[in-house]
Amino acid sequence: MTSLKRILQDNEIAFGYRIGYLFNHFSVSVYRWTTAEYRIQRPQFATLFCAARLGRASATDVVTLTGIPRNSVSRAVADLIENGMLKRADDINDGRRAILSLTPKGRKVFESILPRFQDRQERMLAVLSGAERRELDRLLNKLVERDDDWAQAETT
Amino acid sequence: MTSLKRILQDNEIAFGYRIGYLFNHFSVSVYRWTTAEYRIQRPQFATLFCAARLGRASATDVVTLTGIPRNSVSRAVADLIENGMLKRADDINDGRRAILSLTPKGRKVFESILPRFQDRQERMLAVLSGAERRELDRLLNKLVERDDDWAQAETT
DNA sequence: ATCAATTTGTCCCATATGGGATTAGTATGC
DNA sequence: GCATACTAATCCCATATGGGACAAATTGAT
Repeated sequence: MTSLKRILQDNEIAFGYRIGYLFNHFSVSVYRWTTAEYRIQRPQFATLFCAARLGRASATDVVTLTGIPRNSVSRAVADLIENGMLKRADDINDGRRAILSLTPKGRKVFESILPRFQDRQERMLAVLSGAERRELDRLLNKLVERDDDWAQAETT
Repeated sequence: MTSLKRILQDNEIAFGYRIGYLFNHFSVSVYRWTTAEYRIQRPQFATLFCAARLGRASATDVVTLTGIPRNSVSRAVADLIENGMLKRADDINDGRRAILSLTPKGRKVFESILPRFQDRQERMLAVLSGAERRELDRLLNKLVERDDDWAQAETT
């Protein structure tokens, strides 16, 4: 099987392929667990994550920060509110926006899920040295944190 | 908005987060196009891709090489065969396995889709120098091509 | 001030997805 | 040579997904 992977080592869309591979193998097992345990999947977790890190986020923030469709985020927000993990407040400056933040329960759930992701990430990165991780971190950051419109071009 | 991303620059699951971000922004727009044009989505494209690069692949190969669930691959195979893009042959050594390969039509479709992926990848990587790309290539390859059971641990 | 264009978020609905059971074929143990 | 465990692929079905249309609020142009 390793030999099969070797065939794909060098291909026209190696980056795209590897990112898909890593993403699937990284996330599938974790989301299987979060779903079974908390009925929380990627859109929900992404929302909790953004709300936790940003303090107050809008649905659109989550969309932009993750690439998950507006649709799914909207449903995730409704779902999390219904389950008492998220609360919504009106934005005084913009009546269209809803400001989202974690409830204590939401924070608790988020904090009990996070270690699973950290653990999985740690195992994924186990084959890299410290220097390699820092370099990968730098490169991926450069791809995400950029000024051109690469990511915007795709939004519906 | 850039400032929002900056908040997420350093977080507990930065790798997992960035991979998800890049994967979504890389693939969503391309698959939207392939779906509209050819009714081909990720499982289908992954199957075409593996068959094209491997020459002859089994469904399980596709699963292992991409991390896409068995289920979805099985459906994609049936779908592609029905649409005349893939052909299946029995494995003489193992009656359970089906050996998959592209039909001329499948190859044609694959080759007309591939440039879109290349183009999208090129744009994604545009912010990196040649040396940085090579380094990223090396690091991602190291994560995918490894001897431990990181990826296996997740399979159902 | 008015109206068109844009933005935020939601809803509907056809379709995709993945867990779990199932079938069929193969390998292993005794 | 037969039972038991495993593996490849498929099927069923409840649920998730995302496109497109939409309502409500805001912005911008004249």
